[in-house]
Amino acid sequence: MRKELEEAYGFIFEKELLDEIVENGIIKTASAGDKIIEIGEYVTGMPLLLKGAIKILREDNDGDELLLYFLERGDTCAMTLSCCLGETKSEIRAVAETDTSFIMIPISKMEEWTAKYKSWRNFVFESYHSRLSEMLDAIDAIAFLNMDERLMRYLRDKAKINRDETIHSTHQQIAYDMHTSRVVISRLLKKLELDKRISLQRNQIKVIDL
Amino acid sequence: MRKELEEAYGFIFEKELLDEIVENGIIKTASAGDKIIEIGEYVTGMPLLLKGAIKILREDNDGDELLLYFLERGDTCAMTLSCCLGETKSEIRAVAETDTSFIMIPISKMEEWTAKYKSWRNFVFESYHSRLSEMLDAIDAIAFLNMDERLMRYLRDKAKINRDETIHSTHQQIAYDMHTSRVVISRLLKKLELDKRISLQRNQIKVIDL
DNA sequence: GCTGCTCTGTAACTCTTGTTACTGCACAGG
DNA sequence: CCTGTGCAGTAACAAGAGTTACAGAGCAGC
Repeated sequence: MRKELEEAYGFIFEKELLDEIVENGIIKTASAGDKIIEIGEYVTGMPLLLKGAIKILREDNDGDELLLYFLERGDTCAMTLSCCLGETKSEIRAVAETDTSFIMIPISKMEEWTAKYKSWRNFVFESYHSRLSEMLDAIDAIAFLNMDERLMRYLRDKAKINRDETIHSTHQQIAYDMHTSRVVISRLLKKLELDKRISLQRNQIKVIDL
Repeated sequence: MRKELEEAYGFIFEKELLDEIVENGIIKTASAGDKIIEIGEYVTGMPLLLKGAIKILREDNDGDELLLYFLERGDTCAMTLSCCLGETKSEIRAVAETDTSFIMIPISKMEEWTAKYKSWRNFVFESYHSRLSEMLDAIDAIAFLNMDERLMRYLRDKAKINRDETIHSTHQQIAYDMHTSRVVISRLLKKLELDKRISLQRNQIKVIDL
C-alpha cells in the first residue's frame, strides 16, 4: 500500500499525512464492471484512487443512465466527499471502468485532516474544482453538442482513460453511457467509419483519427 | 452590514468569524440584470449573498447561453470559490436576477479561515455540496427531460426565486436561459395556457398550477 | 389617433434523434 | 459442422425541436 500510495500521492501529501493514510485507510479492489457505489447508498468513506479508472454515472427515474465523467489515479470522488460530510446518500453510481484499487478513508479522519493538514485541504478543494469542471464539460456536451460530436468525445475519452486506441465495447454499452439508443450509435459509428476516422469490428472500435 | 450579515449567516458562523467578515469583507450591490462575473475574468474574491438572487450561466463557443442554477441569500458561488484557490479564470457568468447585495471576501482570508474556523469549513463544504447537487439537477433536466417539462421547471424555479407567481420575462429571455429558440418557448407556453396551468400577457406569465 | 417598435402567435418546413422491425454475421459450445 | 445467441447494419417511420417567415397585438411617444 505504501509504495502505491507514494506513487500516486507522494508528491502532494506530506510524510505525516501519508503515514496517517497508511494507518487508517483500508485498501480495496474492484474488477472492471464492478459496481462500487450505488445511488441511494450511504457513503462510508472516501476513496483515493491508486490504480485503474472509475466511471461516474447519473440515473433518472426510469433507470436511464448517463455517464458524467471518469476518475483516474490521483483522483477522488468529490460527490462522495460531500456525501460523507453531510452523511447523505449517494446521488451517483460509480462503476469500475478497468480493474482498480483504491484506499478508503473513514469519514471521521477526513474532517480531522482538513483542519490539520494544508496539503489535504488543498487536495480536497482541488478535487472539488476538478469535479465541478468535469460536470461543466458534461453539461456542455449534452447541451451544446450533437450526438456525433458527443460520440467522438466519448470515444476519445474512453481511449485515453483505458490507454488503448481500441475500444472494447458493444454499441449497446456506448448507448447506455450516452443515454441514447443502440441504433443511433450504430448509425453514427458507421458514418465515422466511412469518414475513415475509426474502424469497426465486432465488440471493438479502433480509433484512427478523432 | 453587520445586521444583514447576521440575518443571513448569524446562525451558522461563530461570533469571531462574523467579526472578521465585517472587518475584511467589502459590501457590493448589483441591480437586476447587471453582470457580476464574466467568463474568463479572474476572480478576486468570494461573494456571500445577503439579499436578492443571482443566476449562474454557462456559455458555449457560439455565445449560446444555458442557465445552470440560481443562488439565494445564504449561498455562495462554489465556482468562484475553487477559482479563487486555483487563481484561475471564471468558467461561468453570474448575472443579478433581482437587485442584490453581497459581501466580497478577499482570497487571502479564505484559506486562513478554512484552517481556523470549523463553521467556515463546514459552510464551504456544504456550499460545494449544494452546487454539485444543483449541477446534477441541471444535468438531469437537459439529459432526461423534454422541453415542456424543462420549461415548467424553469417557471417554477423563477417564481420561487423571485417570490412572485407572475414572471416578468419575454419569451425571448426565457429562450436564452434555456438555450432554445423563442418560437419553441411561445409554442410550449401557449400549450401550457390551453391546459390552464399558466396565463399569458405581454411581458408576463402568471403561474396558476405547475 | 397615428406611428413605430417590440413582443407574441402560428403555419410550414427541415433536421436530428428516437423507435420499430427485420436481416445477416460472428462466435461459442455442443 | 450445426445451431443458438448476441451483436451489428439498415430501412422506414415517428416525434421533438429548431428555423423561417409573416401577421397581428400591445404599448410608448408624439
